[in-house]
Amino acid sequence: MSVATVSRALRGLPNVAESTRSRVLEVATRLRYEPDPAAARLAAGRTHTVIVVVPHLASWYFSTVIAGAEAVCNESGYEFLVVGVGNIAECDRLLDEQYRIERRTDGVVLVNIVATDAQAQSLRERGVALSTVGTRAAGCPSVFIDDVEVGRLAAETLAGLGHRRIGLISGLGEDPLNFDVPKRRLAGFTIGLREFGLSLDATLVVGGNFGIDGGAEAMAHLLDLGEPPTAVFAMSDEMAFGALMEMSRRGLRPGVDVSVLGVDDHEVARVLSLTTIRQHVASQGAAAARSLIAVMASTPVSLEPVISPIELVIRATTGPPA
Amino acid sequence: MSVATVSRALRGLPNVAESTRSRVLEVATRLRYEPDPAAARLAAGRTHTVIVVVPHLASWYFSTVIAGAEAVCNESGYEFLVVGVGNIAECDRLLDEQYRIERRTDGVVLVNIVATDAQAQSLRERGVALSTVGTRAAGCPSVFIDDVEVGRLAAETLAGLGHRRIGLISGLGEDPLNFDVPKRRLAGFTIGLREFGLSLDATLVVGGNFGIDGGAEAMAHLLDLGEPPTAVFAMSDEMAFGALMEMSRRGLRPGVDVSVLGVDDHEVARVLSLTTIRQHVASQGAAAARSLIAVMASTPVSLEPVISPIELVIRATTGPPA
DNA sequence: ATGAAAGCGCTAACAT
DNA sequence: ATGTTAGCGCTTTCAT
Repeated sequence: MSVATVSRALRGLPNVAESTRSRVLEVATRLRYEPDPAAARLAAGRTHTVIVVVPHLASWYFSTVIAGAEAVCNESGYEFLVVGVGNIAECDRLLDEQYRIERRTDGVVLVNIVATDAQAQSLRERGVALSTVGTRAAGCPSVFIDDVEVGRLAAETLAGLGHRRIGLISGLGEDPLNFDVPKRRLAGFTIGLREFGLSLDATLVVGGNFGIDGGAEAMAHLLDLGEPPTAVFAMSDEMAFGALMEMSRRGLRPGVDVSVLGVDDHEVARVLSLTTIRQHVASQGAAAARSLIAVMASTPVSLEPVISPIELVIRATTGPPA
Repeated sequence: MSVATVSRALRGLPNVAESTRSRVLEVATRLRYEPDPAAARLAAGRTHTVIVVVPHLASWYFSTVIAGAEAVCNESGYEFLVVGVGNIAECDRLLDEQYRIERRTDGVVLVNIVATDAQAQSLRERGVALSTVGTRAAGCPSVFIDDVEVGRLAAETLAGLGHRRIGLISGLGEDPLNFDVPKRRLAGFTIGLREFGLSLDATLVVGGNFGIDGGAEAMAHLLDLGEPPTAVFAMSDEMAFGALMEMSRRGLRPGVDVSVLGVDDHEVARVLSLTTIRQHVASQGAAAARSLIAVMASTPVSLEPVISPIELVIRATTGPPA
């Protein structure tokens, strides 16, 4: 039997007699044979590899997206490469110097990373499939939440409780990476305020960098204001955690002295009884991976963005103003 | 100029004239040339890839180890593959069916995964370097903390505050994966108790599965006891979070009604004012990656395990018994 | 349905 | 110090 037949049999191609295929499969199992991936990709030009690009590897949001995507890739037999781009320079380097990745991967999942149309198109031209989580990019499947609605719902929730001075801990910080999300949540927040006849008070908007410390510092700033807010919307649970930490440092009671509302439903949110706007992070990662695999397999895929649902989870850190 | 010279120049091999090398480098940059990794690994037999194996991708501990290792690998130009093995069956499959990974990677980092001597040796024979975090494996570099000391320090801390009935939320659960760490911490805990003339009360030992829910359930069980403990040592911060959640559900005050002590110094620990035994997780991941890279480069590496330091961080969830 | 053979783009051994 | 050449182990035409 020739190598070609074996190759065909193993890969499930047509034009192989069933009897031949089963014989090949049987022997392959017995011999523990498995094709050399490097040789396969050299000959076929496909790497069977997915690269996931995230801004920070250790944060809850990103590691959860990764977990969702990894499960799908592993199951589908794709190798799963992770790249962390700490800052926007690294990120642009990755997206611009595509000759460095085009031979390493068949597809890229961008998580909360903004790619220009040119970058997205250039990837496509080089035969690299693309899929995004948290942002959208030209001509590729994407999954994200309605961030405008997140902001609006936050404002509605807090203003609905009677709050009039509502602080905002935004993600805008030094790091301009993934600056899109905060912008959209801010826009929605403003809309939500308007529904209650309120308008955004720029002095109550503080950058928080999406981390615990950033949230704490932002909260400290807000509480030091002459007229501090009675409620605070943090654009992520981790920043909300920081806000809560700062409050406990000052002996303030969440939901009583100051209300705090987060976004994500981080697994620790319920420990802190944090009221939050839940999103389903792992399933977004999984969805992105599935879309990507479909694109790589040339299966028709909807380029309509998938809007992942959000839901308000009311716990104990929100209440009417004192 | 021949391809061989170019190859040598690009890879920094000796026997290339400086003038030649710089000319090659200049042209390569201009042409954005970069060697095809698949062809290189097919010809040279080296993949320039590292695989990190973790039991759960989304938990804080593992994603932090991953972040530490990824930074080192990326910097050293190694591709960074992540594999999650949800249960012991998958894990054994990975370690036993090595023919499936030997052509995909030059090295494996095992994070809190126990490999038998046979598995470790077999990997080495197949030319796959090995390095471990959290456990040790035969004949390869490893980094971990002194888990016996962790247990002992925990007992000392709580008994030293005057506690006599000390509960233990262990990691032993349904999942027998990484069963080594809980065992060692338990041993140390017993030793520590003995230093205070106490002995381990088996009714106060509950399995917690290393997650928040597991910790909460374990705490519920302990608090429902006829004589509940006045202090609880949780073998991870995440389980301690669960314990705190259960306490707050019952209106119990941490550090006053019941003391809680964790392990890790998870980034959220300070938000909850959790007293904990800190370990440096990212640096362990980085150290393991560095050792692995050294082994792959045939640099002499110490096989003496690196004992990563731990330190008690006293916050507010511990205090003398009521 | 199967086989033969030509590469894929490198690296490494050998020759110069 | 540089060039020549034989593969690495597959996939894929093309022929049968």
